Amino acid sequence: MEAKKIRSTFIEFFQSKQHQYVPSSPIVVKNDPTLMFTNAGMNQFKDAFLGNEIAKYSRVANSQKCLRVSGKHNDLEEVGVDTYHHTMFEMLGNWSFGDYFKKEAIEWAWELLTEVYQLPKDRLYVSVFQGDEGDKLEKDVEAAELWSKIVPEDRIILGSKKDNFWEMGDTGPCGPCSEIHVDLRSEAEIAQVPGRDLVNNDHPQVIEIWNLVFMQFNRLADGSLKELPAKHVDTGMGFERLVRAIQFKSSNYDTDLFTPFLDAIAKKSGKTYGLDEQTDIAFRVIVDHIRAISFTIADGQIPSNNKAGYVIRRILRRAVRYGYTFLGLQQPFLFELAPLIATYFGDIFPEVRQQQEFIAKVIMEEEASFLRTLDHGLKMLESIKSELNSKNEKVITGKTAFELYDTFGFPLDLTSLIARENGFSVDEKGFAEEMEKQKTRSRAASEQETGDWVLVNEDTGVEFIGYDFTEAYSHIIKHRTITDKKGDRYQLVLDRTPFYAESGGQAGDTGWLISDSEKIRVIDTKKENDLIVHFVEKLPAHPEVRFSSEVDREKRQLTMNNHSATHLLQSALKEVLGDHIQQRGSLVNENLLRFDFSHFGKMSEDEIAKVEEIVNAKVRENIELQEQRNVPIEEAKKMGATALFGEKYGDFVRVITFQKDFSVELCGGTHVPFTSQIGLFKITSEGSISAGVRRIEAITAKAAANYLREQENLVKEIQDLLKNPKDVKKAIESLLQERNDLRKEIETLHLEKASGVKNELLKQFIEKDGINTLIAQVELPNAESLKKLAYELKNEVANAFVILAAKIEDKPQVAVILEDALVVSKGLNAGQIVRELAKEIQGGGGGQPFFATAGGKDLAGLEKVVAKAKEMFL
RNA sequence: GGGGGAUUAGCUCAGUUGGCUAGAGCACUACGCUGGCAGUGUAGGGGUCAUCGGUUCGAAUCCGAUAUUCUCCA
Repeated sequence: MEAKKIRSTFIEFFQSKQHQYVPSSPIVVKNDPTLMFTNAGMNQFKDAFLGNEIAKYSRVANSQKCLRVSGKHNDLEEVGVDTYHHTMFEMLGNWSFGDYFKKEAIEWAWELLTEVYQLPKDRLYVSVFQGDEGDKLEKDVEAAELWSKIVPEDRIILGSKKDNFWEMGDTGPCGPCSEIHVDLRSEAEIAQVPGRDLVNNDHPQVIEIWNLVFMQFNRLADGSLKELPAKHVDTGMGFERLVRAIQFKSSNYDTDLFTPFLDAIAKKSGKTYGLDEQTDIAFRVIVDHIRAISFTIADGQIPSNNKAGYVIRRILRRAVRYGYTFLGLQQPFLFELAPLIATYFGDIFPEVRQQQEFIAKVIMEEEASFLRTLDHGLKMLESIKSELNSKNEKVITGKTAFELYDTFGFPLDLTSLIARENGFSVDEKGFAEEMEKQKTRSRAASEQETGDWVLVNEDTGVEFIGYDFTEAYSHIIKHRTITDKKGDRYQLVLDRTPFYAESGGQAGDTGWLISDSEKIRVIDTKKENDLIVHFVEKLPAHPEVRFSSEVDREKRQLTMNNHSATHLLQSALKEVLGDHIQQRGSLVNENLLRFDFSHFGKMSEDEIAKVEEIVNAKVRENIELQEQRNVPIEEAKKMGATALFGEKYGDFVRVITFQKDFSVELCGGTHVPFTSQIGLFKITSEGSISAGVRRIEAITAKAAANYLREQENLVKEIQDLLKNPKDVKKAIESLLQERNDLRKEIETLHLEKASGVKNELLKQFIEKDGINTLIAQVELPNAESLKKLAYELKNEVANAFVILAAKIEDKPQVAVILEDALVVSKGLNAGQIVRELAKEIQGGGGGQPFFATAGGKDLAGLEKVVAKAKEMFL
């Protein structure tokens, strides 16, 4: 059975059991400070399990894109070494929210695996929670009994809390789980060691494929367990492993999920997969990583130098590194795999097909940039090698290797490899020590302590009323304190709030919380999952009373102008540049708007002007805002509403329309009632932020008017300075031309003057012992001309020895120059001489043996310098 | 958020402990030669050494701040 068919069969199977199919949520997580990437199928249902939200469907099934780059086996550096762990993988899952429980979950799982997929029953093992004394938990008898009806006893294994009890976090929903393992070894191997001995033993051929979690408890803060009123089922099956089991391969990479990619790499590199362990690892690393990279870019995460973007960059670079070192791929090659991703995953995950070209472009640029980094590092390594050679040393210190890695991004494994090839070694222990130091430093800097929420009023849920009101009466539900190096910060949650929390690029509201006795400043408002968190300057002394919450209206108003303008801008860009324009990011606050979008190439001045004009025309048209809340997502899409890749939308969305054939967007932000309120729209900059992504910054309303006035004033001031010429540009051009001409003229004059001085000086040379000596006092405009004069005298007179005492801008300076040959033959040293003479002007100096200069403080000393020099050398 | 680098000609970069008239290669201009594969010879133009401040007789070079950018860690 083909992988595609296996996936669709899973979904159809659960649909036949009344499950609702929901699409995968984005692989990149937003609005959750604790998580960067989706790492399990249940992520998008977290709120349902926590009870923050009522599940829309009681039965759900899907295939979720996941990314794991840390953990026991999924440590990035481990992926590819074995044949069954991945960075990006798909998790098939079925869920019950307070609906069916263990019986159905177990029976359906067994039915699907053995009857639909036809996996041999004698290759499957199941595990059941054995109980835990510490938690006073009994064995999961219910699950054990259900299994024993369909599976022989000797294939049921009891597991400890570590393997068979699942918890979401330190607190929250949890429960026992049952895992299904499959034995994929050959008959001969099975005859030697029974499969049940290898379950949960890290055997590469005896692997877990499905985990059924039965959530029946809630873990409280004190560590105790409480039975949940509504019980849930959460299952997760690794798709790649399932495909491998059904296709009966010894490696995930031998399934049709990966073979097309392996073939493409083989063709590109001329190497064959399956011949050599080292190149095989490189093959696996590349075909694994290209998936992770493509999917995250499709969901809007571009490689960058911090956070999630940095993770992607590291994954991409690891793939490039393996290709570079073991497959001889020294030109960008990963990007050529993007079309294959589109072919093989475009049906289930349309975003990778729609953005195929963009993904390839981003990858290619990133590859090219890393190859440049490598090149740079190779050069540095070259010079390190020659330095070691000159000192006759054979070890590259940990510090040096770490510097290469830390500062220049040159990977340790490459340093080691090249070192070995050249008969050097690397002190890897020293490297690890340096790395540890770096980690400790970072940790210390980012240490923060998040206090527990303190409940002050009954938790009745949070109501956001900011679309309709900017002030309200509110009660504080809970508050907490966050402590880090910079001190304490305070957060609180209100039962009803007009404060808009930062999201969709729109900055969070600021304002005040006012009670009879207190007035508290709200500095910022942010979302944490679906919770609206207010950041306040201090905690109220009486948090339980009623507060009047007031949003800073002017700031909100200015922000709204910019947000609505952003919508108009997006539509205008599409009109001018084409339909390929996709939002890649946006920032809207009271000062400006910033809009990042996919577009290849710089916008011309004309295009920018056109876009500005369209937006301003729409502003003048005074279009009325059409705001629709709770529109079913399908209907919104039919309306042609613009949605974002990588954004998680619920089933009901808010649609913001400014003229239904111009701008229709899914948006949670606040907007102006009529576009004329925006006043004026002005683009202030257009530039690139990464491959294929452009950024526009713009301002509106008063800020735009001020900006234009400033520009106008500037031109006026320039005109004034130039005495109001007809054509300012021409006036400046001729001014610049004139300046350049004058500059050259001055230079020539200086030269002429200097040559006059020079001619005079040439007459004053005195010959003694075959040396032509000149000792003189001169006056020159700058140090440069003194140097020049000295060199010229030396060049024009054979065996010259020149000492010049110069007055330069009212400061004394001495220059000594002599024919190179005299340094050796007569033992003369300009540096020494100039130092000796400089004593007379209270200064010091130095230089090379044949030319040296000195400066000082005592102008009157110049005559003494001349006298002293004559005494010494004549 | 923290650490470490970088910023020198249009581009890619040298520039050893402060003093080598700030250099190379490519690109550019002019002239000459030339039947290709980066054609070649000669001459030439082009630099506020990121910005601001400090130390010094003297700073591309040392110190501090700012900006931009790369990189590693969290």
